[in-house]
Amino acid sequence: MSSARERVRAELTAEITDAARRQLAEVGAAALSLRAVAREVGMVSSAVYRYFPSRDDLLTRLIIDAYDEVGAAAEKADDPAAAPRERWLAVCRAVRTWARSHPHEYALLYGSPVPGYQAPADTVPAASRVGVVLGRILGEAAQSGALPPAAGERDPGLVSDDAVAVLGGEHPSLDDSVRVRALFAWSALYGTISFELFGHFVGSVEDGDRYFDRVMGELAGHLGL
Amino acid sequence: MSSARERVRAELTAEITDAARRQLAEVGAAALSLRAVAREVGMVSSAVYRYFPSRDDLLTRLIIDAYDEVGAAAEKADDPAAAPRERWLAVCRAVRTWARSHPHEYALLYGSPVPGYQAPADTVPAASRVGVVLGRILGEAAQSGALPPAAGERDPGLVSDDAVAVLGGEHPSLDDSVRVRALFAWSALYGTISFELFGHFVGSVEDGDRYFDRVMGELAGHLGL
DNA sequence: GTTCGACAAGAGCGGTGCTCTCGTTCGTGA
DNA sequence: TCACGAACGAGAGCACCGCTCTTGTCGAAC
Repeated sequence: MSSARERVRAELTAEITDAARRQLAEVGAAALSLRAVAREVGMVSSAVYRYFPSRDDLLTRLIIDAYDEVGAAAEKADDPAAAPRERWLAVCRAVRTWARSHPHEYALLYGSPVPGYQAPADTVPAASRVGVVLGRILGEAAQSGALPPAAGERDPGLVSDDAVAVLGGEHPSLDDSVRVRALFAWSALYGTISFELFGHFVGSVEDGDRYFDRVMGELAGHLGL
Repeated sequence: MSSARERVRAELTAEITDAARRQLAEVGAAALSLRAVAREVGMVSSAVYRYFPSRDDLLTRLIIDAYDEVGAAAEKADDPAAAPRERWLAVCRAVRTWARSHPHEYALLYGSPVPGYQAPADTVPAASRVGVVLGRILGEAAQSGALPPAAGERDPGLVSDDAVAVLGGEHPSLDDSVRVRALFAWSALYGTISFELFGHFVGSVEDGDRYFDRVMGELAGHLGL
């Protein structure tokens, strides 16, 4: 039972988040101004507080949306029928492509945490979608025997079972050395993308596309794919 | 010929940067307020503009200092007499230790770029000190034959000679596959540290120290050390 | 038909970066 | 020696920010 009032409220909330998303893409999270958002939707600033109790809550909404976007991009790029190595590379490329076309959103998710902001628990499911995709690829590869079970030293308990439940939900029996490598691969992927996006490769890497493919290929080899 | 005026100017400039550094460590770059810095040194805000033309210039000073700090920490941790693998691990640990004890400074250097801010060329030498240390270790290992010259496919020209001049100044003849791996190792190191500092490992990694050592050890192995 | 809650608007508070002006003070060249 | 100009600190002010409080209105439920 959605009254007319509830519908117009939902509509206005969407209008606000849309304007905020546009502003985030343009000027970045640090310069995102609730007042400017209000201006764009033709409201006075205090009226926005009827819909979002604070600027941080608006930011949380954008963060969850962004996590969902990059997660969906990763899921879409994964073709379960392909070979594990190709699946891995395709997902990495998809994440990088999304990051390059949404630099401010990427920075909001994976850059410096915003000062007073503490991520609420709501963000966790959205935030782990990329990890789930990567974990599924590794898990299925492991199950089909494509992954060497213990390439490094054993070190059980380093990576929590919770993380495994995320990184390879259906295959929770991932070897602990695979767990570590999976987590490392995840952070290495984001290290590579961040360095590129944040300008630390300027003057060093000539061809970003080729470098990324090369490095992710080596990383896949390191994983055993 | 330093007049009295120049001396007191230098003194006041140092006092301002010190106060700014303290505030950066406490509240982070985004919340660093020039007015608060002015209050701390007992000035009125407009007076600070005699010493720094803008907040961004003050930030630039802090960025360079922070790069120098982490660079010095890396240099201090490197014992040229040790084995390449141990040198590598020691430098990585030193960078992580610095990052963990200076989280806001680290975020300023390697997190999201601040919105309106464009890093001036002055920051480059300071920014590359860690890279120089890592490059020297790899270069010397390569020269002594400890590094397999071409573990991956050949891909010349991927990493610029400029970067090699930084990443291994005295040994500019680094094989191109070593170049790529060195640059990857650099960004992977920062990916690992960033994920830890920015909270992406929360709930996944039980023991941060052990995980870091394990991962950096694998990375060293990947490099051929 | 009345009452009550949701709502938009406005004023206002304390904060920000930055600019301009106004006296003062200090180093230096005549 | 002394006057001049540059450097300086202080203050007011501008436009912006997040956020709160009050006020008047309008719609929906009872």
